[in-house]
Amino acid sequence: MASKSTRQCWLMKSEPDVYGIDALERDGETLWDKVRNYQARNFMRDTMRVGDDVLYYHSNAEPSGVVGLARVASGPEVDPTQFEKGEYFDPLASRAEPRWFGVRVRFVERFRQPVTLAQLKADKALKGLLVIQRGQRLSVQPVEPKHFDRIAALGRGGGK
DNA sequence: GCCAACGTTGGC
DNA sequence: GCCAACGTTGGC
Repeated sequence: MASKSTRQCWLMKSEPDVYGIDALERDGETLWDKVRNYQARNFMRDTMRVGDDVLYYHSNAEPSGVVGLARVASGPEVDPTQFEKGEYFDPLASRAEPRWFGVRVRFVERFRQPVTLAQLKADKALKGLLVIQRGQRLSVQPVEPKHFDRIAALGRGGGK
């Protein structure tokens, strides 16, 4: 377990057509719900802390890439969609024992230019970044602070 | 516990 | 639209 003073950074994926950074900017803050992957859930439920830095990543986009920054704005909250009829209903979840959790995510800034996946892959300073690894599908992933800072610099137009 | 079948993710 | 990679499910 990380100590309280350790800085934690993350990358969170969303499809722009589903909930892109425009939607987050408009809403200011949103509950990151509908995640149905245990590893991603565990990060949100067990590891994230309020104030953690988040890279906002557009997947299935043209181009895919990091489009801005956000921040973790709450501890874990029960994902209400697990109880609602529809795509995200989970018959094994109960109010007493919910299975799915999310955190609140707050908009911080939108990059002038997205930092594309191709750019991320080409950058030697980003070696080890999970999102550029083949087959990496996790929608919530940890990011090293130095990688976060590098990508933020690229997004703000510097760093080349 | 193994593993084949299936569904999903997401780049291309 | 294709398909590789991965997670989940379920038969045995």
